Amino acid sequence: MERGIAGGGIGFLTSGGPFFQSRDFLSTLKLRTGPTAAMEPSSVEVDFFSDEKKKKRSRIEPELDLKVSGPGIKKEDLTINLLTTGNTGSDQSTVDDVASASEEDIKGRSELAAMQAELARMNEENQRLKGMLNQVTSNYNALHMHLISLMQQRNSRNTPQDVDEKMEPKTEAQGTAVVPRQFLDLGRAATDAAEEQSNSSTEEASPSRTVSKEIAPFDHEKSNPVDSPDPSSAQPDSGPAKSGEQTHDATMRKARVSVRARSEAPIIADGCQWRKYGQKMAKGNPCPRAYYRCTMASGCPVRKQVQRCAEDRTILITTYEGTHNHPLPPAAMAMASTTSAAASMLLSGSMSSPEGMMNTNFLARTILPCSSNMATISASAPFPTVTLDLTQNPNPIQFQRPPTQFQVPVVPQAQMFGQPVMYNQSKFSGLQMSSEVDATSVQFPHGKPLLPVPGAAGPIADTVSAAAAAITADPNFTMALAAAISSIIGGGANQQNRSNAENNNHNTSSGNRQSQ
DNA sequence: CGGTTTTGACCAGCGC
DNA sequence: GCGCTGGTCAAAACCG
Repeated sequence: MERGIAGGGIGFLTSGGPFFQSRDFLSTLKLRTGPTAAMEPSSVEVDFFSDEKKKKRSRIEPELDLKVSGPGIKKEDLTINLLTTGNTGSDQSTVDDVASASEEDIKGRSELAAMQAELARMNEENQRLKGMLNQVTSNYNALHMHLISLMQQRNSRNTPQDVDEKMEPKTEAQGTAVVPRQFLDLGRAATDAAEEQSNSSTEEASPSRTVSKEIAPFDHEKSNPVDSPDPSSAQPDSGPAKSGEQTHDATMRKARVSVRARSEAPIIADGCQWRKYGQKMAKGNPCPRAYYRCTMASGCPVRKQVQRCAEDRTILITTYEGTHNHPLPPAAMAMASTTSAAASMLLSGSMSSPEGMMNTNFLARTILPCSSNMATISASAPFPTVTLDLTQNPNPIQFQRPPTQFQVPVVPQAQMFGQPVMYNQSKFSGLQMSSEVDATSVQFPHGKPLLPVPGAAGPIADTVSAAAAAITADPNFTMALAAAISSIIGGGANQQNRSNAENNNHNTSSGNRQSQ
């Protein structure tokens, strides 16, 4: 995991299967959990930055613990032992030697027994953790299968008799799938969106959209009239009643993720290629707003707006919208996952009501109760927006917000993992101390360099380094990690489904919008 | 020459 | 209906 932390974040959110990642993580957890450490997360020491360190620990630590704190074994014993064995020049009788040797042997055996006991205990602990992981895995799989079966069920439910036949089980399934979804789909919105979109290409009229759209806000925009100049291609067979509902939903769920960061550069480099397609003077801001669209693939629906803050022009506000429909480089995937995760958190609750917003608020606080106030969710129309404020310290004084917004702590690791690049001069405010750090290596509080980052040269490395530093600069990092697990659980499917989406979006998106 | 940026025009939504 | 604003388009200019 030298990629580690960079990796830690990027990998969690964007690459690999979720359970592979989480197993990795949990095994790390176990390895770093001392024999006396309780299992509560707050006391678990986590180091997923370095495999090397982890391996060392796994090899050495139990030994140390056994010798020092193992039952029946004391340091004095060891000392006596050493002195005894070292007394080879003594002129004691052979009987004494034999007695000494047997005493040593006894002690050695007791030590061995203690070590074995400790080993057994750790194995037991390991098994327990495996069990927990398996349970989580199976729960997730069950829910995922529920969701898929629900979607398939609804896809095939075009005839009324099907509705009657399946209504009851469907409702039952919803009860199990929809409710927990709020806690599981963190980071999966884009995934499910992609999945949904691929399905929707053949089942636009399916009522399932009302359900799946709750989890899949982003990619629907691609097929929405908003982004598609040709509504007929976007909504080929939508009925009148449905179109009204969809328009409402599209408006309510056109989520955006806004990133505030200090940067002297005109834009933040997030690993993607962007093409500027417009610039406007926005009301109330002397600085123009620039419009960019992703050009890494033709037909990619992702856009971003870049504007300097009117109050503080060193602050660059970048607003992302949409989900990429093509493979991304790691740094770009980081941002994509970040925005997806943030947006999915934003949208994981029902966004059509204040209660929904409060649910989101609750969710955020539940996941990360002690996170810093770096994110806000704007309930103001027209689009729900998550604002990730990277201009503040980890525990900042609350940034001033319009009264229409209320503060919600959101998964900071997601922000940080994905946060790119303050190009050159820029940096995270919480990390400004890291500006003098070598771009390819960031020193963490425990003094361990956690990079180099793949492709470390250049702004991406800066980004990841800064992000990584930001992560560890947060005293609540461990708690953030807990939130990361949530992302992991959904993130792998994200990856998997994203690739599905890539295949499907090449069909849908390219038709939706004629790239200029 | 192909891709990107610039910039004025155009369009849609919204409030009055 | 009108004006304002945000967002997009597209031709021209620019750049490597």
